[in-house]
Amino acid sequence: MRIGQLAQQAGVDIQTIRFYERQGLLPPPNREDNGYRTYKADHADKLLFIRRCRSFGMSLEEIGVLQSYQEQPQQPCVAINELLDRHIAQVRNQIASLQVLENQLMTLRGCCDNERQNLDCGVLSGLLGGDKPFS
Amino acid sequence: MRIGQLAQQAGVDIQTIRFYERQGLLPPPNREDNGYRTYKADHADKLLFIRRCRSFGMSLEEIGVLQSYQEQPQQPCVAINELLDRHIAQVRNQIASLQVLENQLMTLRGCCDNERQNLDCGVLSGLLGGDKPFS
DNA sequence: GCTTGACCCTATATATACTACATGGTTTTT
DNA sequence: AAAAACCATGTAGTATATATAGGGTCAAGC
Repeated sequence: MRIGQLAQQAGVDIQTIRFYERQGLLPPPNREDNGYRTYKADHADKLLFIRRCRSFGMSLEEIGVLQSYQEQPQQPCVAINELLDRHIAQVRNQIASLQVLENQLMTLRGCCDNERQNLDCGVLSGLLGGDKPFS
Repeated sequence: MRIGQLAQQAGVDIQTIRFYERQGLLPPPNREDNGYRTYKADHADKLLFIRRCRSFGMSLEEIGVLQSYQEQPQQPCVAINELLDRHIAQVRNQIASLQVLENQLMTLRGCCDNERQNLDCGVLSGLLGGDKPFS
């Protein structure tokens, strides 16, 4: 399988595959005489693993760590679960921060009725910080 | 006021101030004979405006747009409010995406009891995609 | 007068996860 | 044989800073 076929199969850009190879997440494939990369099913599996982890919001670094766990089948899987727990905690922190932010933005939004000049806009005043609507 | 003083006053890194200047968000200040930047209160105000917008999660590009509105005091402020509304919508989308992600991660987390070898880890299996726990 | 330390300058590299482009070689199709 | 499609490398761009290298300036103390 050449790179274009692998890319299409996995729904990934060709550049992305080469990028993962440079990052050490995909092992360097064999090359044809002309220098073209040739992939086997194993590469496709690894690529799908990466994409699946990415769809869960994991960083490439975290994915690399997971790969190293995969290569140690006998080790206890506590480390994997801890990695996932940390990731979940991180996602929850992000959500919480964004919810705080949303509230602040709503308060700010409530400072203007949309019918003024920029000079008197409550939103702009709020951003300028003269009269702070936030505690 | 020199750059270090401004930085301390605003709680910002010196590099960040120079960065904002390069990005066109802070006007180039006057220079002393030795080339040192000298700032006035106006610059401090503009810097605080930027930081306040940043704390609301706005991009530097959005901040630049807001600055241009500021310079047109007579214009109706609808545009400002629309910018804010778009930003709020974006934040809400982010929250929604992250909540979906959190649920998926929790489901994945439920696939393992933490007491196995990596080989049999339910989380790792889930990530490998053999048996899909997600609809 | 000279050193030390604090401050300032520019330019470049780093981080993330890709994407896009320039330039050129190879294969496949028409 | 020519054209389209594919592949290769290397570089640069995205966003928002932070960090580092290598150097100039200035005030105080010895």
